Amino acid sequence: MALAENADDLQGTEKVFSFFREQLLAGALKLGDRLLSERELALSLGVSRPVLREALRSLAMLGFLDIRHGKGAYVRAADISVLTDFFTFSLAQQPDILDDVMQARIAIECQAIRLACERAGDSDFSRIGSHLSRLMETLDDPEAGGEADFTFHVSIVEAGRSPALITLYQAVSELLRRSHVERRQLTVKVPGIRDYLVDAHREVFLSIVARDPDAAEKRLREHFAIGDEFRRKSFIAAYSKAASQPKD
Amino acid sequence: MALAENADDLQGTEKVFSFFREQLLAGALKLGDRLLSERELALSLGVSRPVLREALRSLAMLGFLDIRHGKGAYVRAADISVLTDFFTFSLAQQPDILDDVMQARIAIECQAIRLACERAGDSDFSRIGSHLSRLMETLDDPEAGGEADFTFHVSIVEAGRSPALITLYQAVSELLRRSHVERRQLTVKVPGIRDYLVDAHREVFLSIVARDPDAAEKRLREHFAIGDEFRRKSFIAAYSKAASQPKD
DNA sequence: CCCTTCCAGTGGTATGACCACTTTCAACCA
DNA sequence: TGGTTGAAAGTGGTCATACCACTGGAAGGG
Repeated sequence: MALAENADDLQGTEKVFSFFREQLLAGALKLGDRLLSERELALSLGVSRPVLREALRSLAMLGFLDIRHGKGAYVRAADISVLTDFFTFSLAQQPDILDDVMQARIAIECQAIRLACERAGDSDFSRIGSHLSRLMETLDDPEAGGEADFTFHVSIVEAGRSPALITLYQAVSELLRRSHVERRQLTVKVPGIRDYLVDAHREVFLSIVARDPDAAEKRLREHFAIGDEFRRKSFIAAYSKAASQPKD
Repeated sequence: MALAENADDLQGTEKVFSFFREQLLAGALKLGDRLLSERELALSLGVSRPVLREALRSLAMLGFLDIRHGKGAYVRAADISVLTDFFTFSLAQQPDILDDVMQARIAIECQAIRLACERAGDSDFSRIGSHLSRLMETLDDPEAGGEADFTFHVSIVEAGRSPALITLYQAVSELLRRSHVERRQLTVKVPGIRDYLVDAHREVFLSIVARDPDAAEKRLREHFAIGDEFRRKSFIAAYSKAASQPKD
């Protein structure tokens, strides 16, 4: 009979996916394990080899399999680089999602900084500190400055020592890195921006060192809010200038 | 000659991917556009249909294509829902990460509840409220109670109206749903738990209605912390009882 | 005019064959 | 005896062809 051939009444591709989900959750497949050959797997799952290959390819694209020609397919720890590819594509399609991704960034950082206040060690402090120094040295260079700003925030998230938060942060980081630089280019000419940047970041840093979660989160939120404010001001300035000097 | 057949000297699958990357970034393929049929595409790209299908499947899994049986493949705006698949597989690989995922949950909810205070409308209020009522009705049933607890928190996140946060929450929620029920089963017998659950959730709800972000986040964090506390107590109780009454 | 039926086009699956790469090991030569 | 070589087996990579299942519209009948 055509139905209930193996165990699932699922058809085709979905059968393969559910098989892997089960195997992984049950622990039958561990990291580094080698899968059966495509021919054996297709036979045992009751699907054709092309169908099986479509599923394996998809899993490989998500980063869960490492398929090597002539050797076989191996279970791999999913790596985040897929997600950065994904976000890059999606940004090309709808640039307006960046604002919303910012909400995710704020969420992650605010929780991570609380954890950092509890968990960070001296090595974390010195790492964050060095990025802060770097940030102060590059105030006049939008590109290097944006990069330093970005790595400063990354080091805070890392100091939280939560794999889940770090993973999520990395997933959106490719977008954030670019936006850091763009923002710097926008706001570099706003009066008082240099002093503000130094003070804001230093206060955030000091709150972590003081191991005061409430203060740290509060400072960080203020930092984000004021950053928004500066960006609005720079837009206003740009448009005002455009009105009096229509061409560049 | 075998090489330089079309334009790229790439072979097979990679040729298909690079083709789509170019088409998408160049704007030749817009949202909602219908792709050529698999047979035509395969012919025009100089690859076989199975190979083309592997690539299309992978793109569909990443959310960039919507393939419909009998109709064709359409270019789709990739939403962030791929993250759900990603995290499902991801955590299947390392089940011990579940405690850490809780940090992600806290991060998302605390930011979402702040947004909810600004953005939520009457419909959101009534939805959250109804889930709160449901929660109060199911205090004695660990399963239904855990489910109600879960949906209450979901409705808060939805009220924040941030697609990125909602998606991330969905991604980790499949794990959390199970843990909600398990926790209820653990803590259902702890003295005072019923009153606490009602009060804590009601206060969180009222803070949202009052549109007070700081209070709402504070209550929510307390809720999480006290939940931890209750769980610890129940463990202590269970082990103490086990010492005096070794069986069951 | 509406409903039914059929058909062409599409994705979904299956089969079998062949190619390219990797590893192994046995045969061969020094 | 020891080292080198190359043949064979097993793997993923690709291809061609055929057929099935679903969709939608056109042609036919009521």
